[in-house]
Amino acid sequence: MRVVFLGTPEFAIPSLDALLKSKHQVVGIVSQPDKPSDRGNKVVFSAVKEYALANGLPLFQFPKISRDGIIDLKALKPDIMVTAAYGQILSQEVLDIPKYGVINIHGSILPKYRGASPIQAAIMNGETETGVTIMKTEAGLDTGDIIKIVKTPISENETAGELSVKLASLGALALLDVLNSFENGTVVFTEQDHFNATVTKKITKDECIINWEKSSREIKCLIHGANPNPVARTLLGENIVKIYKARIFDKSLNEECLKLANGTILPISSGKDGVFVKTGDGAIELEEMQLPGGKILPAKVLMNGRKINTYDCFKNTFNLN
RNA sequence: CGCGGGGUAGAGCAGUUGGCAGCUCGUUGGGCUCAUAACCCAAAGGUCGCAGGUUCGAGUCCUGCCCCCGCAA
Repeated sequence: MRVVFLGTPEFAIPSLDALLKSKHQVVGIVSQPDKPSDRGNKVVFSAVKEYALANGLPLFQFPKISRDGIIDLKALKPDIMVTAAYGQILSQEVLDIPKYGVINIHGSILPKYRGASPIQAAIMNGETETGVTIMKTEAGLDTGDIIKIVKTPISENETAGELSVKLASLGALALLDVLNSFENGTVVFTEQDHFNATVTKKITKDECIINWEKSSREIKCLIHGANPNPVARTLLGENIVKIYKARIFDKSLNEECLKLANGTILPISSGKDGVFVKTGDGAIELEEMQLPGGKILPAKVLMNGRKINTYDCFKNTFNLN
């Protein structure tokens, strides 16, 4: 089939890669326009653009696809278009261009977690299972009929970044399956259970501020769901500290520790790289963290330079400028 | 030319008005023995990011370059 692929970040790469290695013909790739980003406002190409350039593939970057892309897309005469975290809403006019319509790869088991941050939200909410859904792209937000779902467990200390990689490759396999079923005419569409749908908005930094009054489990899920973006954070003195990885401390605390305020770094050591912090229902071991201007480091290492010390106390709330 | 922090021992950091390069951790060797971050003693380990300049003398002051990081987008 003649396939047009629309995608932007890393999540889209396995699918694109799988398509190129399949019998299908990728006749065009569409990615978001270049935007000034990063330090010094340098222009950074999207992962998909990098991939397309590296492989000499035809690339389009429409400022607004529904306005600027119609002519080009029609000229490609696609049988089907595939979106994977593309980043723009497709108008009905665009959706009608390919013979078989447009399908989307979504990082959740729909109808749960429609919207922008399904993978992060699943981890933050403490889900033990998630998956990828291949579905028909409609004008509504992730409301289209389901074609295929592949499920996978979420392990105890998995981060959103790690899970995203896993889902991306599962999605790639599922995508090939689905394309084949389109060709064979065996494709089946199942309407979503709209009543039980949930929607996730883009995760904001404010939502990633750790509240140390909460349970260790809630905090752990927040930390891992927010990794690598936007990253859970807390305040120590004047410094915003980012927390990347953590583990629930499953033993009970001694009397001295119980008296300390939540958010306090406890006088406990496991012999590992973590530092222990009191939470609403026990303690959590912070494994990787980062201070402003610094690298991501094992938490305990920061004690060497006395950036953090035992009995320091993280604050629950603050203003992010 | 978006704003800002930083590069010093394997790691994390300190280094005041320019005057012998330090701390914590780790490593190695020795001692002690049950102390919930074990403790004591000793040793090894540095081209202070690179290049130039000022100076009797530069980690420190000046100029240029490289690299890392935070914010904002």
